[in-house]
Parts: sequence; C-alpha cells; structure tokens
Amino acid sequence: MKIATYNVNSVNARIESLCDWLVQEKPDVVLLQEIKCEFNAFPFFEINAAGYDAKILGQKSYNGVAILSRHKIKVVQENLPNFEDENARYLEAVVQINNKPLRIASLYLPNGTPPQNNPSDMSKFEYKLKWMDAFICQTEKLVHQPEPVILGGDFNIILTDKDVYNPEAFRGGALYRPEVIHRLQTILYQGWSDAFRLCQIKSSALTTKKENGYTYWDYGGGAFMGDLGLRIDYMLLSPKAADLLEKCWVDKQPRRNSKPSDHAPLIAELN
DNA sequence: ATGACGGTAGCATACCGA
Repeated sequence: MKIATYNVNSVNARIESLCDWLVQEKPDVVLLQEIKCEFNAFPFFEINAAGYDAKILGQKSYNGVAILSRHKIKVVQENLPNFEDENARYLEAVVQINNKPLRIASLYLPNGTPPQNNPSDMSKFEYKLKWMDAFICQTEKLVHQPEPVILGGDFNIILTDKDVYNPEAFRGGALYRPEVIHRLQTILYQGWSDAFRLCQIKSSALTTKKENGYTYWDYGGGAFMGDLGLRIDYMLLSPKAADLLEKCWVDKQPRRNSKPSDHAPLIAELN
C-alpha cells in the first residue's frame, strides 16, 4: 500500500494537478495540509471522481488538513486532545486496507516565524512549542497502538544540517532552533521512525547516490531549479508500521508542473 | 539569496508562509 503526505497550499488552487496526480499515482491514502478552505468550499466532487473519499478539518484562508482514502475510513480525532487550538491542524483516522486497520494522522505543525511587521514578537513561536508539547502527549499514546500508525505532514522543522541547502541561513530561525529540534527528537526517541531516513538506512548498501529528500522549495529566485530546498515534511512510523516499510521517496514531478504548490508529496510504500 | 512568489480576502493591499 502507498501512503502520501502533501502540503498543497490551497486545495482549490491545486485541484486540477492534484486530481491528475491522484489518478496517475493511485496512493491508497493521502494526507493533505494547508487546504485553506472550510467544508462547504472543499472540492469533494472532483476528489470523489478521482476515486477518493475525503475527510476534512477545514479552515477559511489558512491551515486546514484532510485525509483522502480509496478505502473505508473513519475519523477518530479532530484537533489535538486537551489543547485549545483556534487553527485546524490535526486530523486522525483509521482506515481498513485489506481488512487490516491502519491509523493515520495528517498534521500541519505551526511555522512559528514572527510577523514581518514585528520581528521581536515571539508569540507564534511560543504557540509552536505549546502545540508540539500537546502533540508529544498524543504521540506517546499512539506509538504502541496494536495497529500500525503513520503520522504524516508538514512539520515545519529542519532536523539536521543535511535537511537544508544552507544551514547557516536558517540556524536560529523558527524552523531550525534547539527547542523544536529537541521536541521532534523526543518524539523519535519514543519509538517513531523518520520514514525517509529509515528507508535510506535500509537501502544504504544498494544506493550509490543519496537523495537529499527536500520537500519544500521557495517559489522565488529559482529555488527549485537550483535545488535550494528544505526537508520539512515527514512521515513518522510506529514500530509496527516501520516493520512494513519498503520504500519512501519525494515525488518531485508535481513541483515541476505549472502553478505548483511550494511543497512536493512524500510517498511511502508499505507491504 | 530573501522586496524578488503565491494564496486568500475582497477590491487595494495586508497577512501569511518557510
């Protein structure tokens, strides 16, 4: 089975290329972020026509997450438990694939960069840390579920110097500060695997060329052409899901299309 | 590299993103 996570930067702005991609790639489940619309503006008709059921936690203009599935799907959690959130950033569901349950979550972690007109305002970064603390409580509960669990989305976190084209330019910024790196490492130490890195470890003897795994490139300045990217979208696998991992890669094709999202989908193949 | 791009709301331009 094929699971993907994709920050589309507005599902309505991307609907044509998204449906083309769904029909071509046929992932079993797709985790979407930044759909930027409420329920009544979500393009259910087009998504259904492409062969997918859609569960969404919508929001006007900003944020918003969704889960698309070719299989029976049931939402089990909207927003993080025990956390008052004015934004739509977390949706958790259970899908039945070949009669076996798989738990998945689509998450859009806060960016945390101060507003341009007030660079000393750290409230967005403090919100990012509080959101992560609530997320850590949830990941602790989920890591040893009896069914495999996959947490996918836009984490807005650079983990290491290998995950960014210019580490010095980003070090100390909201995406690459010790507070967020340590929190993500805490989650990994609970027993989660970073699917892209795990796949590289598993296949290290066979591969000659190492992909950097960037999932985001700025729209401006020819960033994509120059591969000036960041690896900030992740799929975290519980031990039972990690056992099933066969492949994990970034599909850069949709980023080459006209009117692309600034992110590319990350795809995992599990057996 | 970061005014440089793109989406939304709503109709000019501010806010947001990473």
